[in-house]
Amino acid sequence: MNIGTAAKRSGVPAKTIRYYEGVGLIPSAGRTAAGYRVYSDADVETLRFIHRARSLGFSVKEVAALLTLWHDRGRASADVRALALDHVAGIDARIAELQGMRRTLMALVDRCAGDDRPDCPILDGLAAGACCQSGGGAA
Amino acid sequence: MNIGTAAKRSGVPAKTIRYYEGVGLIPSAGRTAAGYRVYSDADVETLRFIHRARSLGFSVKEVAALLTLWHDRGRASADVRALALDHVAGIDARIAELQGMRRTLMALVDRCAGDDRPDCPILDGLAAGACCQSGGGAA
DNA sequence: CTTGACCTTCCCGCCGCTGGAAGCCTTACA
DNA sequence: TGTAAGGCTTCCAGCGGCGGGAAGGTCAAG
Repeated sequence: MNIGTAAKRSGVPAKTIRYYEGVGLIPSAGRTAAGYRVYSDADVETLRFIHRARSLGFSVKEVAALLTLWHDRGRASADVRALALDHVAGIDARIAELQGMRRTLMALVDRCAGDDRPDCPILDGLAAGACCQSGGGAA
Repeated sequence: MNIGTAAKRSGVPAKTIRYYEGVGLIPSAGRTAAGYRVYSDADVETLRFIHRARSLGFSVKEVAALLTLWHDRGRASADVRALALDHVAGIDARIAELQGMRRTLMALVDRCAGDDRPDCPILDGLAAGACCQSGGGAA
């Protein structure tokens, strides 16, 4: 099948498939005489794997590692698990950071009247240091 | 003061200050005869404001809007509040997305033995569709 | 034989910096 | 007065992960 069909079936846009080939995440696809890329059902499965891994937040580099493990029949599931847990730790860190921002922001928002007067604790907080010094904020 | 001093006092790296000037977030600094940028205490305050806003996750564009409101004595605090709440909504969306990823990932991790055998529900899940179809995952 | 959809390559832009090269300026010290 | 170190200047390139769009080749249907 052509790249457009592979794109539709895998959920990965054609441009992204070419990009993945360019950065070496997937091997170079075969070509027709006219130069069109050709894909098999197995290729589509790989693209779906990639798509799912990406949607779980794995970086392209991590996906490459996952693909290697996937294709390695002698892998240890501990390696996969460790990779996944590392990634979860990264997610947790980002969640914590975002929650810290949210907390600080909401504390300011709650003190802001939100009317047509100019007095604004949000701006005051940004001006006077409401994120990193007092309250033990994020980052 | 020179850019290095302003950087130290504001917490914004010199390169980033130049970048902010380049993209128009801050006005062009004055210069000495030799071409060195010159900053006042007020400029450092502005940089600190920017630094805090950025650390709360506001984009540079949003920070520009905040700065405009900050300098506008006739502003309505409702406008600032709305901007902040919009941003909180974005943060909430990102948190929800990350939590969705986390949930899906941990569900797979929990089923993985994590030993030296190759059987791995994580890889199986990625191969068979564990993120968007079943379970109602994120994104 | 034409039309329109598809494919190809290529390069630029996004965001928010960060690093580095090449070169000028300033300051401290001998 | 010389010189060495550190600061400053500009410009260019790259990170991740694509997306947009131009210029051109190909293919299937009418």
